[in-house]
Amino acid sequence: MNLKELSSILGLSQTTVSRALNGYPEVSEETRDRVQRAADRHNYRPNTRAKGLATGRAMAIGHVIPVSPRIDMVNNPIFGDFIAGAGEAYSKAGYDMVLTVVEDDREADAYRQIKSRGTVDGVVVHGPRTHDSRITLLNDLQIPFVVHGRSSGIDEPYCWVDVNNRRAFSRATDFLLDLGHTRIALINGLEFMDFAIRRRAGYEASLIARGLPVDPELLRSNVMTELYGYRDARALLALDRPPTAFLVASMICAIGVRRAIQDCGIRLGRDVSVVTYDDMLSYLPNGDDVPIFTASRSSVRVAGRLSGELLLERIANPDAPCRGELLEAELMVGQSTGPAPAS
Amino acid sequence: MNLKELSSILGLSQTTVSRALNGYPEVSEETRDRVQRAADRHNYRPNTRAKGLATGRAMAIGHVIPVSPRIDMVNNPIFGDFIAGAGEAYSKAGYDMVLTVVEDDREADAYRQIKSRGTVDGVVVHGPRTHDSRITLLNDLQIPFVVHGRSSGIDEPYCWVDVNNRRAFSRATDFLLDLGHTRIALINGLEFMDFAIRRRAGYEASLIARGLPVDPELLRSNVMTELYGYRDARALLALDRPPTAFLVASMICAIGVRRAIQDCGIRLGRDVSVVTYDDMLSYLPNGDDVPIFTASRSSVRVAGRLSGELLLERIANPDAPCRGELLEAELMVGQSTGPAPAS
DNA sequence: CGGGTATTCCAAAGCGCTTTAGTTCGTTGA
DNA sequence: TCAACGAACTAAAGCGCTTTGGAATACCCG
Repeated sequence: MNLKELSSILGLSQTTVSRALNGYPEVSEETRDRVQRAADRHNYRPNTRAKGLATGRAMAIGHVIPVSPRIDMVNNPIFGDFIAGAGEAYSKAGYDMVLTVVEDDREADAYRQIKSRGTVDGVVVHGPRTHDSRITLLNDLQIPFVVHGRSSGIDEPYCWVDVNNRRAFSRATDFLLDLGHTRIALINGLEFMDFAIRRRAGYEASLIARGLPVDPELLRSNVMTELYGYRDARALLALDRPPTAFLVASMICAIGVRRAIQDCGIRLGRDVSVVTYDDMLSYLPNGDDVPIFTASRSSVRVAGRLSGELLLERIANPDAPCRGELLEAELMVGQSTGPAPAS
Repeated sequence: MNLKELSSILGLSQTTVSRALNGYPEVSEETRDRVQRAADRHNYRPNTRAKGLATGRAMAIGHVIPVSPRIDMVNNPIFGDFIAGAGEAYSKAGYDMVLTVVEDDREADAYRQIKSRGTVDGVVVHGPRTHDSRITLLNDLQIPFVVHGRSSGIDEPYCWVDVNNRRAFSRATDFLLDLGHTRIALINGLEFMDFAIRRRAGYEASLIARGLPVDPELLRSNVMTELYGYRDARALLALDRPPTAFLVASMICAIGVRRAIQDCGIRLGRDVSVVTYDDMLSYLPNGDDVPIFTASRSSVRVAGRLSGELLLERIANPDAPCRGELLEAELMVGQSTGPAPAS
């Protein structure tokens, strides 16, 4: 069923039918009703491609997902929840979501293609690094975009949605310091990722504010898998002066840390404390009433929704100044922390 | 840069330029070269929508992701890896991937929309249940599709890619029985999901084959989160006659089971054995050389790639008979299993 | 009653591509 | 020498929609 057929059934021109369905005023309410009912009855929906061709808008948002051995965004456990949040925003506004999985060295080319092929009206940038070249590229290409996170070292304006990682980790560090811990390890994500840099900065700032040294021995940076959480924690616990507390980059990682602690025969929350970051993944809830881990938490799904909404707003209004949205993580005290053991 | 501009630069007709770029024989090799070079130089890429309109093909594959409080596919931790695999197949063939996040009671409508709006050439169906109505619907709508999994109780033919869940769980049960376990708990996924049914069938078949009863007390069925893994295991361990072994539906779930076991003060692999199912998620590797958990494993990423390839094949050749692809999981013995303790 | 003004509708152009149905021209065979 | 043919190219229709620039009708006012 297409517009031509529908309008001939109704005995109206395509113009009128199109206008009736798109809410233009040049058509009587009576006709509009009649058209609307006929459209429903015949299950008519305008062809996306034709509509896009005619309007110049794709009604779709792109997410370019770089994959590589080095860093694999789609493998990131937060991806599903972020997409769910963004998808919510899109479907409410009648937009589709287009994913492009691409080798990470061809990511720039993917954005150029997007521009020239016109498949989407805007893109969301995932996993920004410091000095992220994608931001400059997208600004040059004039593709509307929103970054999930920020990129230190980029001066030009851009829209973003981010968690206050620095403050979250500074707060968490303060919390552990207040419990009397002085040797606090940081099991961080890869430190070319912007969020990891900010987290480390927050951690260091809190230590320095109390006149404590930043011991490089206690800093680890790795992909955030269970396995690396385990390994890093094992290595840290084997030190001559092991840490009494851990600051961990993600729940998955923290699970590895927990395993390491148990393998060492010591007890979580008593012998050693752990504060983690919790993205509130739906399949990995941090306990129900009482959190298992003490954690800074902020819903990545909400971040996805906000990113989607911000991007749609930007597309509708490309000349408005760039906006950023800073979410605050909330510190939930759970069972994985306690006072520093007397040494 | 569009076809019209490019052809006027070249002093050729749009027809010739289009044919040159699409490899048609009615154009001399010399001209083809000239056109190709000009296209490269001017960074020309045909507009997807226009091409789609003209050819009737969207060059895109759809994934409809139902979300609801009840069951949330996108929340499923395997989603990211599956998508990565499928995306690989698509990008190799020049296809885009379109995700539609939709309330699960409007899923049927989403498929109808896909059909009438013509946004994609085919779809992948996620998380099939028994007697899944989507299969009939998609066959009726004549949308090419591939199911990730199967649906018991559906007679009509359809394409699918699935793991032999029944055999995987039967093998795992046999393995535990061989170790002398007789009280084996099954912590299963939700049993309206087809894969969960098959897993249970495999488990039951192995018990019955050795003349052992299926004790309903030992059967749990829930969403596969860490939390429910924990709860179910706690409840099972608190029974008068607790199980000596657990068969668990996923790594995430098994992590909860491990926590429960540790909370009870008993030791995994000695006092109690666990065999899990491992989708080989990239952020949750099951150890490196020695697996942490004994597990039936099969890569969901590979399943994604195969699903994508099968669907593209079907689109290219819609009249070929439907094919199914059955993957076998492999049993990796890790540290979480041992002989049944003498009782 | 004529002219201006809404109101409601329509014909046709145009979006950027593919593809059908030619056209042109040089070559070949009888 | 001329018809037939193939190679290489082109003009134009068409994909399904939106939107511009009218046209037709009804309405109001002086």
